[in-house]
Amino acid sequence: MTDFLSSLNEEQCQAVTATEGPLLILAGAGSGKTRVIAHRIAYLIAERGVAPWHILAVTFTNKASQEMRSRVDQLLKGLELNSAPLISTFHSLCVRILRRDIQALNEGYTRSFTIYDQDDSLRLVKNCIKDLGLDDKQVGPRAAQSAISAAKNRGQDPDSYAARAEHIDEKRASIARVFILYEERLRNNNALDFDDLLIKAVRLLRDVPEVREKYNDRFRYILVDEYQDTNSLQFALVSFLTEKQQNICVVGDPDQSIYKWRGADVTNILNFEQHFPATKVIRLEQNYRSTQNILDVASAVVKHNIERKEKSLWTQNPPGERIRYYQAMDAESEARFVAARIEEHRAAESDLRAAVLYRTNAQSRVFEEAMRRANLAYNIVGGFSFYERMEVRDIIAYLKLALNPNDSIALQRVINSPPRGIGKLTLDEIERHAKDYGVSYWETISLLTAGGPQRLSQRAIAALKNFQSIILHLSKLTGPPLAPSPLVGRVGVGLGDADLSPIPSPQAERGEGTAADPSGSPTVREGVDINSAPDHVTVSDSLVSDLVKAAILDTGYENALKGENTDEAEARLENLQELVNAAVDYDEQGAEGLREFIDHSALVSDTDQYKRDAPVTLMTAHSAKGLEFPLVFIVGLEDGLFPHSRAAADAAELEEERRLCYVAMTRAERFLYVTHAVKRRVYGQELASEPSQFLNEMPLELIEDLSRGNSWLAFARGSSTLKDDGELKSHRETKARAQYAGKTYDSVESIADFFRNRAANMPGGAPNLKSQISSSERKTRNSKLKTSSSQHPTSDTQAPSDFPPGSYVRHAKYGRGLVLRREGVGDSMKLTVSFPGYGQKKLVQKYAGLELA
DNA sequence: TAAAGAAAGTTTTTT
DNA sequence: ACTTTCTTTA
Repeated sequence: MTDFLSSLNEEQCQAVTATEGPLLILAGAGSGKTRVIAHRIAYLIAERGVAPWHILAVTFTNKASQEMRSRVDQLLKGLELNSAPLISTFHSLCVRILRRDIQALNEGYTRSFTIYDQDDSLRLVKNCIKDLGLDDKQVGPRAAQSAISAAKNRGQDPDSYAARAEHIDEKRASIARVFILYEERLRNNNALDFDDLLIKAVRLLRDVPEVREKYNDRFRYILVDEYQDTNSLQFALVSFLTEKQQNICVVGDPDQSIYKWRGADVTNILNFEQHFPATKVIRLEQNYRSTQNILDVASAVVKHNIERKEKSLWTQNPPGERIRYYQAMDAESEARFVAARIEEHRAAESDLRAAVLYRTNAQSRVFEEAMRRANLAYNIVGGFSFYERMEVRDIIAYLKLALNPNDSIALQRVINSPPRGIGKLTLDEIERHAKDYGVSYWETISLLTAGGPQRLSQRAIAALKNFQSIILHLSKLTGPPLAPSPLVGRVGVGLGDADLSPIPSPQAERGEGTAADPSGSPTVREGVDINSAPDHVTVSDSLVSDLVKAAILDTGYENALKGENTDEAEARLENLQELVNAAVDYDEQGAEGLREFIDHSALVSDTDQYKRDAPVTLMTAHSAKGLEFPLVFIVGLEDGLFPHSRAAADAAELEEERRLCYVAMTRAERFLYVTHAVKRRVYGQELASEPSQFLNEMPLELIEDLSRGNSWLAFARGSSTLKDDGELKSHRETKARAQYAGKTYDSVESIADFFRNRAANMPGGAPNLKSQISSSERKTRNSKLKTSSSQHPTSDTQAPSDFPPGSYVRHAKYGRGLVLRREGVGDSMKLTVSFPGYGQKKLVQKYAGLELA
């Protein structure tokens, strides 16, 4: 009955059937990795008789776990099962574990902890900076937050960070102080940030043998997707979970490691065999996704990485079309080109799915507009997610408050939204008292309204009482009793029997809804553990949707919006309606309760809500990992954008950018377009931009040029065939071109042309690597550019010691380069020069020893 | 206190 | 360019 294996190739088969012991699957792009994991899970259940709930599959994104879940359901269709495998992200797995067992950690946390997402955590950091009396210009909340997060991920606690920080500089010492206060407040608020979810779960497994034992017994087969992107905490988590059984299967591709900046450690996959001695290694090297040409171009690019294990990815697919290239005038015309092309493709094949991949979210806007204008239904991934909308977060904050009024972060968020007469003065007064008494804002408010010593107006008192009654009303609905003060909570409750009950899988929790699921997913009838709610973790009888409605109506939120009578308010109301809909869906799935709904809203990211069959999907290259599309556009392939300028300084980071480019290209099944613009607006300023070095690393013969007029590509082709033009010498040899790490020659030429047409020198402006074009000069450039690319300057002779932008200079080490901009005067005059092969350099003219060339 | 106007920071990628 | 945050004014 099961021909799970018949559709798999030899290696895939091995990967599915090698069920016992550690297994490392090195799976190249498009080699059927997800299929293998799904089949493996199904095989374990159907062929090896493993109880589904002994299986754990971990992914990074909810999107990936949804995908996995639906594939597994598909394979197991028709089987009568009484549990389901747990397919979860790292973060929600940790939430699950912690919601059950965090009290065993004895750190004062209770099972009703709240999760602070990025935004909450940033607020808290801001508060800490303010309360420490630090100058937030010097410390910078964002920088502090990311420093703290990085430290936490390195496994440092505030003390060890502080110990190190004391001796470095004042700024770090300040951050250390913020860190200490931040951690203290998290604890006092019974709150965990994203990092804590992993940290506490790891600590729990490490320090409490009974808990570790329990989960080892529960999860007998563990699978980890995208293993190349795990960080040290995730590695620790997996190691502890599989300590006993060692049935650990990880899947990954070092070439697709793109999250080093977030602490991912590619040595986790490279050294897997050392960590798990009996490891079996299987390589999946046949690509089923892309055409030969696409694969060739992508491979050619990633081959430029030095730090890389060579591997052979091959395909039996036909060569397909060449990949297509377009040089646009600016971002708008780039977007217009993409939209027009998508229309053409879809005219020929109406159900062709397209993806537009960019490096930064900021680029999405123009594409969004172009799609709208072209009447193409598009789907945007990233940017502001639904749950990040102000009004949605406000309502969630009300609900959080209802569950735990001591959550001061949530309280601050909504105490005066909608406006109810609680202004800055009143808030300051609350803050002052809260600090004096060392209690939460909520408790402070109770003291103040009960007539404690204060200097608030009657009006303010009345406003506070009003707010109080709103929250009390809401918490009555969400279910009694109010949360105990975190620190007085039931610390040290042992592991009761309830804790040993299995963790319900997502399906089990959504429940019995699955039984009625028309898609026929496996029937799940696992005791949704009733006895797991000694706390008020999941107490309420009310429907989540009713609670959400109450939070919108009874707080006056809806009325305030209705009163505004603006389009914006209208849109917000619609979003709130969406939130109610989401809650209704949730209720229908038989979900567990408000707490989980709120957790979900914190952990779900926008990346997860992409609709698989949208005609056009707009997203970052990062978000595209794991997806595939027949038609793919990689846009903004410009130096400083992709690769991003922040990565340019560091060779390792540049290689990560290149892998990112590889990931983006290998999303394409049949058609791949690469585009760049000659100029684009950044921070509201027009900047000239040069083609990405990654374009230069693609085999030119596999590229078709669709640009109008003279493009960089036309020039690059020309330059590789021209024989004896001295100016082009360095570009004659293909090899030299292939290893070319810096600017492209001809675009520099075109910029030279532009500069030569300038009357005056650039005034020193923002320190940007790119050259600046003022709007008055833009027209000159536009009209010039058409003719400029193929011309060869013989640069105007200048006074020997003067190097105006547009002139060529020779440098002892870097050779010949083009002066892009000049700033400063006299001895401090600095030049930004573009050297082929070395990129852009900033030189102090006096010391650089330049000569005109 | 709230609304309107001015200044400053923002954009790398995300659970 | 755009959004957030601070400052001014009614």
